[in-house]
Amino acid sequence: MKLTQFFLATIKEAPSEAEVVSHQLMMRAGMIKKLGAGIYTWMPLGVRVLRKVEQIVREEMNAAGAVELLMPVIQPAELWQESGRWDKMGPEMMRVKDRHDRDYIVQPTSEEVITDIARQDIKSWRQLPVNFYHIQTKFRDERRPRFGVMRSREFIMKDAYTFDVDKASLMKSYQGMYDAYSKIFTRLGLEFRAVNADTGNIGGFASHEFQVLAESGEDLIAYCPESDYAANVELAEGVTPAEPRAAASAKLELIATPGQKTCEDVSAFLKLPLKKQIKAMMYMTDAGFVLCMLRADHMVNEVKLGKVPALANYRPASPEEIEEYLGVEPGYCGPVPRHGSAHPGKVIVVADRTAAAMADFVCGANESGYHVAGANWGRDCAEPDVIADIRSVAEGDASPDGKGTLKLRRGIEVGHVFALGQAYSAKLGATYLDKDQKQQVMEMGCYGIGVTRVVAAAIEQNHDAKGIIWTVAMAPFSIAIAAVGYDRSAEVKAAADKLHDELTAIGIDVLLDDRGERPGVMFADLELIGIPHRITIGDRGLKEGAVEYQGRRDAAAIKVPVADVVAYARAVLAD
RNA sequence: CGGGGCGUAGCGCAGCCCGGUAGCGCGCCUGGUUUGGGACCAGGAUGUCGUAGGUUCGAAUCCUAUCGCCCCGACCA
Repeated sequence: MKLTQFFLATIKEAPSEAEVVSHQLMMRAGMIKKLGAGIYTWMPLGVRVLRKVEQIVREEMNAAGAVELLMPVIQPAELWQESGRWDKMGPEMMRVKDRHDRDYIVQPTSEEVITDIARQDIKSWRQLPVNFYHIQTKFRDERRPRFGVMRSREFIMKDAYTFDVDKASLMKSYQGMYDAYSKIFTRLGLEFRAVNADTGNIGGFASHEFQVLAESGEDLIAYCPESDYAANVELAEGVTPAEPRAAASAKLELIATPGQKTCEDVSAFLKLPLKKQIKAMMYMTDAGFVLCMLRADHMVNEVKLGKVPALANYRPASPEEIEEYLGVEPGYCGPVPRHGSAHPGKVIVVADRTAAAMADFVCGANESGYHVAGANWGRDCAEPDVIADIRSVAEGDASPDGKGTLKLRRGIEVGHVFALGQAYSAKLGATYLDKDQKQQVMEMGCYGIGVTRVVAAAIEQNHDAKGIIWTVAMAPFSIAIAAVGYDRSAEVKAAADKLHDELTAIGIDVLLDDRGERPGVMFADLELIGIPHRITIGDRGLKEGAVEYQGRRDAAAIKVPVADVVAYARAVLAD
């Protein structure tokens, strides 16, 4: 491809609305163009990258035994009413009407349609298992689209759906997709982790997210460098401390802490580490007023709270309710009873596993302006009513698999595999006849890759001050030729054209910068758009029969004899 | 949806307080000089000042409404 025949529109300054590097660089490189909030046009350069990603996804899906089909973007409401998601989905699902005033949706995903296909066309156990996938436009009316194509409303997703005879077979299909995803992200050259994920309210029984590690990620994942343990922080287990609770050694004392409301205040005021303190979080739940106790440096995990029976349907308690149940204002609350309560004995104490194992701790005294020190469970207050894992794990915590300590990294979720079970197949009646001629409900799995998001995630992970750095697998062009003086030197033009034709002939995606621009302009553009390899041809080098090669990450160029350059290019691309 | 902010040339911004009929940088066009790390000189084009009302002799500027966009918050590829 010659640059003058292509369409390249780079800009020096990124639009001010672009917050994250991937968005800024995609805009600057002219890969995407915004049409509306969370809606983008993929410009020619961007489409080339998108197609490379799609191709790798397609190859690996096919290799894993999945078959491609293509389901409509616009789907009739009836199917979604049948599955119950017409009501469940809420405003995130885009609804439209046709000329007959009939309801349709713009697909956010395709479980309904694929299950409808399965129930129509699959009748026998002999047809199972089967794995369908498509690469199709999705629309989710996000409450807050942001970060360019990282969280856009319209995006492209590869979604696959498996149908199996039973759970054991489903788990094989699931594992097959898990392995395929690992291959895909490895081929794309991404640093990623497959992490255990929350199965949420759909009620599936296995789920992993594929997270690309990047500082700008919206997810937090915990992993263990000494083992293969990795989980989303919303799920990662905070284990019970190995050391049992120490015996009480200190005397309970009341300490005046006027105006010291936060744990940090108290910690500084008493010159005591946060780890010696317990903090209180108050909630109203179906069971009544709940006082949650955590070590002061730990963070409550709201996903975990929701799973504790005593905290069913919890909401933060109001200051009035706290006053009513504990007889004190927020900031001085604790498990040690002191002042009168309008509901004596009606406070349910839920302690985190770590907090429950502490002795001689500091906490609120349930009296305004006072804390207590040397407090102990069972001596100064009752043992907790419930001990549960209610905090988010922190860096340095013991790994739940007992093989070391956890580290935390931010991640961008680019893929998700989910063993669904019969949630959709039962609702829509996707059944088959087994060997004993009995009707059975199919077991389903669903598997997604955010194709457009993968592009942004790759940039988040691979860029420098000059711009994007693509791997050859994703690059819009594998190699660029910067022809210095293309417009005025017949020798340069001839050499550059010849190299361009030769590389093209052996199937290499080459971009020849034939604009006749000054070298600085060419280099800056080619670096910004991230072409992994560059060959510079100029009069200066040609005089000694050489061109220059420079990798996108290399600090300097090296000379290559003109005669060897095709072989050289082939060699660097093979690495 | 709740809270904050912004809409002026393709992009980045100034002008608004204190009304007087729109400007800067980049980019773009023409000509010339340049040509190995985003060149220089000269000339030039481009604006419903988000939209609609209102106040006023006069509105980018003040008032009202409306639309759009961005940022911070209860979950998705």
